[in-house]
Amino acid sequence: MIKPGTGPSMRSVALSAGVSVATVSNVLNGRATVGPEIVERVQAAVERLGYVRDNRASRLRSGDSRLAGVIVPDLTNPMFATFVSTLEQLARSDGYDLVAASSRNDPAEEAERLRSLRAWRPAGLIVLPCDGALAERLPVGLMTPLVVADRIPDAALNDLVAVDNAAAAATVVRHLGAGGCRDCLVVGTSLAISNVRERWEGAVSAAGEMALGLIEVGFDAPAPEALAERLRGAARPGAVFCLDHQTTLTTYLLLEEIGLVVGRDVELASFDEMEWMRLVSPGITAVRQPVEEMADCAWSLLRRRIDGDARPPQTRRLRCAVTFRGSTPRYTPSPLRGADQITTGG
Amino acid sequence: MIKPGTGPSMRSVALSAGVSVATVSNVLNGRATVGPEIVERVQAAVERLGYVRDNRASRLRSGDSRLAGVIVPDLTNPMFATFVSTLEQLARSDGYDLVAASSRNDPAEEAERLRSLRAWRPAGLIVLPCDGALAERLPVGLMTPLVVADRIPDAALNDLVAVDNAAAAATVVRHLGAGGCRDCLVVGTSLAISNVRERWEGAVSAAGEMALGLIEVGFDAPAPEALAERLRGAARPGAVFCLDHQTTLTTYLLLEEIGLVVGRDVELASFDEMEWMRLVSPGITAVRQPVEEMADCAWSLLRRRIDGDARPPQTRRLRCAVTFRGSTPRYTPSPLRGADQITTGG
DNA sequence: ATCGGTTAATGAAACGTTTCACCACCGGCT
DNA sequence: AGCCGGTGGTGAAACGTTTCATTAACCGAT
Repeated sequence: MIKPGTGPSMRSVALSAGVSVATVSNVLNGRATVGPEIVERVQAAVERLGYVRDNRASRLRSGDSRLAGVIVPDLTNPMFATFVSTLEQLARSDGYDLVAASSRNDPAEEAERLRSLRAWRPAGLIVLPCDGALAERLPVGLMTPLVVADRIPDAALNDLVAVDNAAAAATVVRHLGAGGCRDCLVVGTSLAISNVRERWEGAVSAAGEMALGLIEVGFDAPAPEALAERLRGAARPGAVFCLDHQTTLTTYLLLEEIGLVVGRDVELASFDEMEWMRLVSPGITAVRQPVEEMADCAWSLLRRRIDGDARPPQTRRLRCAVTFRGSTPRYTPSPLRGADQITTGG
Repeated sequence: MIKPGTGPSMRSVALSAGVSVATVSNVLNGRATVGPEIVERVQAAVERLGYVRDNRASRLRSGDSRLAGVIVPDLTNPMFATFVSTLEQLARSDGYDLVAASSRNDPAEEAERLRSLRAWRPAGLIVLPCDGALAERLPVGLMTPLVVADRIPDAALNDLVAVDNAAAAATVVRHLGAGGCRDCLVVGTSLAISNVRERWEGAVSAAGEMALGLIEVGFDAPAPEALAERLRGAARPGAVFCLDHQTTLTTYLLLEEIGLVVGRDVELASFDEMEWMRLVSPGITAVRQPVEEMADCAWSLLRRRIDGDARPPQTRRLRCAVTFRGSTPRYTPSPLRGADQITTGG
């Protein structure tokens, strides 16, 4: 068991350098009022003892926390991993430590993480909520600045960063329609997720003459029977538009199992691009979300709040890019792999 | 700016409940010496004020840290993301907070992260080093238990968890050989990475009659000319064995660009499996590393150290599984997609 | 020599907890 | 009545910092 009092403290350093504790503190914090010879003595002592300041005491005494927290629904999701990674880099370059937690898509866990993060008194929090009811789970008197990202809570009283879901979904559907598709099946996890809802609404808004169907497959189901039946039946849709990458994968495997050829028997488009979508052939038409930009935006909003900005909550919508590939062949000028055309949605 | 003294403290709770600070502490820590009626009063006050204990003070006073740190080379790598995610779950279920940091494959950043983590006085650290020289970067008198995972430092004086690289690589090469392959090109980032070195050595040990070539492509190069030349030339190898997923991707795209058909013109195998490898056709034969098991193992080793185990450092090698797919067709009993055969390497 | 003014260093209080020694009380025993 | 042990509660010290008021030293000007 590592004993509590283990390791060198400022006292040891002070003793070893023959100065007072206050002076050591001044040196460590780069205050100007210390003579150069003393600075050197202190630094030598620090080096010699391998001293590292104890943040618990430091941050406790000076209310300045220099710690930020982020909660994502799932760290394994490459999109969220990229978000956290980008955020960490930004935070560090501003001198903040970042502690990341995963809610595993469980509201209860999210609330728990929120609580345990708060115990460290972070200067700010960034939350990617796992459902719309985040507001209910927020501690009553949360004094910490909070930025909500990716998914929009039902009651929004905080800064918000999200992607322009509706516009991007509309772009996809419009192009499907322009190519002559008359019947598109939209597949999403659940309309309870704001992203899914907005994407669906965006699709509807751009449907025009096209008949749009919707299937909610939930979260953990491998390939729900409802979807399989719809694809196997005679009334098979001309296109399937999946509203997140997990759903796209499920659908892709299901199509293969049924024996339908993507891009020929049925068109396929995905919201949320993954690496494999450009590797399979034909490639899958997909909406790429600007994750790094989102992290960037979230961090700068948070920084502003930490620095005392008291303006009313802001909402930022970021534009997505759509990449058309062979899975929606009728609208692809060049059906060749690697010759992707990028269209900005919105 | 959020003021230091903001928010309710134990004092406020004590005041509000009409008891002493010590009693509040006792209630919060579930000590038995408090009467039921008082417990209720305190809990009511906590609820009413929305009080959350300040970990900085709490952990400072009681030397008990209940915080663990993990440093990975790259959070965006799904393997490391899974590692962190698994670890977080384990840590939390043991009552530990986990703070994760990424070294972005940069030794300097790794050292920096190590330092800033140490400032929080974690009870233990898990490091996936970005190169073999970790030992040089470790603080001199590091009192914190440390478990090194995935990559093996040159000088190993800590608990170690890694994958049985050599055995798995040997399994792959043996099967290539058994299928009649006479000439295999091995592609890796750099032999400076212990994993890559071990995999190469494993391949060599199982080569037998087979001629083995090696190309080191480095880390950020898209598709180095040396590799392209080797594949384009007349002396093109019968198989390419890539030692990590990034390299596999590079090679896969390069092969496609050159116009070689994987599984027919050239066989392809990968160490480190990614989702897309089972989605493309033909599927890519790949070694799957037991990431969750590795995290599990690392955590239990760390827990043991935290709890005072003083036995000499242990090394744990975990077995990988190899999945043969269409990219190495000659050894695949059933060349059909979805009919993967799993062989345990080692 | 004395005085103000600046500079360099320090002592001690405070941050919000935990912990330990201590106290007040009570009921049961001789 | 006096004593004893147990129960339930508290005051105050301590954890390792930061910070502020204070002191000590020195310099140039009177």
